[in-house]
Amino acid sequence: MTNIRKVAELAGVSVATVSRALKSPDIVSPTTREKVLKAVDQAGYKPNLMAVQFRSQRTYNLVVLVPTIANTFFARVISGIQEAAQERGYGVLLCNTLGNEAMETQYASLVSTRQADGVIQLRAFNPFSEKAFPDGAVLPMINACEVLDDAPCPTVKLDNRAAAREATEHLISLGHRRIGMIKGPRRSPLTRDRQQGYQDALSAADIALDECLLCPGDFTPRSGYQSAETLIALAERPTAIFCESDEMAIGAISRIKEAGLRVPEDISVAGFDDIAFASYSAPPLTTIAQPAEAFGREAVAMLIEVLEGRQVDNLVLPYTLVSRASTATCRP
Amino acid sequence: MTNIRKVAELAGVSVATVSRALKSPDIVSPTTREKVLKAVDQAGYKPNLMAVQFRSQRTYNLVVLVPTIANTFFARVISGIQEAAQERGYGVLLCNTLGNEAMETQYASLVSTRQADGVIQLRAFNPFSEKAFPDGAVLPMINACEVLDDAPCPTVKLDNRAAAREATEHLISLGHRRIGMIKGPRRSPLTRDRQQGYQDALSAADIALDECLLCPGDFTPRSGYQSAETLIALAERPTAIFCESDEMAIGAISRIKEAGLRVPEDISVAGFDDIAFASYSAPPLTTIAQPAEAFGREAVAMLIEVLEGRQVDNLVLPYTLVSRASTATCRP
DNA sequence: GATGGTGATGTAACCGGTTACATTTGGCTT
DNA sequence: AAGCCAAATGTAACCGGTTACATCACCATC
Repeated sequence: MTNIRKVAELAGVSVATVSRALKSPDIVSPTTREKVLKAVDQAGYKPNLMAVQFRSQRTYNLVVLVPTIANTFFARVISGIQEAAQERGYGVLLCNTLGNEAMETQYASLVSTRQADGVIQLRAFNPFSEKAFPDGAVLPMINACEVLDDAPCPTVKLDNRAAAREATEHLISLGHRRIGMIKGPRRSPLTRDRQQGYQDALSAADIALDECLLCPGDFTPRSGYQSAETLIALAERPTAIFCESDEMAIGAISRIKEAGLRVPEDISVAGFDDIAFASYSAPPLTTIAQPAEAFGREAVAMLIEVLEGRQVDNLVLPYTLVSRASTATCRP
Repeated sequence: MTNIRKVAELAGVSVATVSRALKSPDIVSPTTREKVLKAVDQAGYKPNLMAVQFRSQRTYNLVVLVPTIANTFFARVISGIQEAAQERGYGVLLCNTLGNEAMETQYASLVSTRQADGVIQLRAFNPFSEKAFPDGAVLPMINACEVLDDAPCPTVKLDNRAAAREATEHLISLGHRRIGMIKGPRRSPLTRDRQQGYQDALSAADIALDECLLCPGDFTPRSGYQSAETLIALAERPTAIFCESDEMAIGAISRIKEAGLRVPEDISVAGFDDIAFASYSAPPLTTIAQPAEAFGREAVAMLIEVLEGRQVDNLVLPYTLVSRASTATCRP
């Protein structure tokens, strides 16, 4: 293996000079620089970055804690993270946690064992553990997408309450008054905020909340399918359903059609996220578009700010209501 | 920052003893071990893994080169990789290459600069560059899913030709004789093999190949949508379409319905991959199921074998034809 | 009692860069 | 010619573990 000492020998200079010729070319004489570069080329020298990292105590790796990559929305966020990290010379250590808190804590400790410099957490959980940082050091972290109320770190999120309200108002404006909702995981702040927005819209339109219309879900198509089954079996069937994710909306539509009902003629369906398939579902999905890649890019930018010791402010990204064919005027 | 020397001081032993007490507890006396563990606990000592890695010249990181995480199939493969790597104490450095060869080569060089131990490449391209390994060293790599014919490394793949043949035979057995095909990227061996399988089935059934029925695609829903447009506009319209990915099949179905045609009554559609949405599309998709997670798991297992200097054989994983509602008997 | 062996522990080199500090060189001023 | 300063380069410590080798204590054997 070629190392800096071999190059130094080859060029007839000291290792320090080689290091300087490569890192700060302006402080060595042109002649020496030339000699060194020739030797580097001849030896096929590549600096051992493990040594560089070890010396500088920076890994230039970021840990990303993601509940499931299989979720299309998160896949887009990760694309954004990867792109931004790469541009800034950072690597991305991917950790699929399946929402397992022990695993999240374990992965976060990659930072305390110096395998990574910081963490981007895409779920509302603080993976900090006193055992990992007994000296009370703070875990450099950004919480994105699904955000803790009392996050111990900077956050990037959407105004989920306002977005859900807008989606629900869209359905109300089409004449719907009996609107089902398929929710996200029970303890997620996302679920709570979106349900709040749903209720805000109902209140504003003087529609009483009917608990029967609130169904559980976990963002997967399967859960959307199952909850739609419950909703269409109700004595007084809803004329519209607002789903907290597109994946659940697609599952719901599948079940509605299986029951011989039509979307949107019999039941309108709205989703959340605007994943790639939203445009290609049958019918194309009305949904709230989230800037998924931007979440990733911003989280990386913020984390690097934190790593470099600067202050950063929380960020709220914009959403858009995208109206497609899965919602239509209520025809009772 | 606590390091091994602090712990040694605290325990009143040498650094070597601390190291041994932690790594090979059986070669230090029970009394000393006790003392060391107490000191470790008291100091909140966590070994600096950068130092360990630097010393051992192993990073315990694997690079994964993936064309797009946004592709649901790859997301599943990555889940498998992540899970298997984690179990074996390896981290996963994710690289979204967008099929850019320069980027793939650059990321593969993470190995030559010692930021990772090996590479899992999910695309048919050899990212080896002489510049990265001037001494002629071999890049520890596994090529999975989309595999080079002359791969310079072990491979894990599907028998794509046989799978495509089986899918096409399924359509033929339903009475279809005019079967369109929406292909993958032009230069991919996947595309070539699947087209071969398609032609094998046609030949066996004495159906002449009609070049008009072969349409380009790139595995995205959008390309499926566009190519379906071409196919349904043909003077002699196909009664069935075989798509080389589920994502394209979903795009194709969307376009077919937009044209006022029904699936499968007017046109049967079959896909490839069996992504999660395949069961929830309208109608549910007939497709070839690939063991996506297994690709990831096997690739990791093989790469670690290679890293540990053992020989490994190429692997071919099994597929299954899953028959759902998007294909039906041909009714001309 | 001397010798040898074994188990436990200490000492210090080592991995491959970076960089503070020391040294050398050369040009310029007085 | 002596003195001084700046630029260029060399020397060696350092990051934090691991481990080959040295050392030491202790016991068994002859």
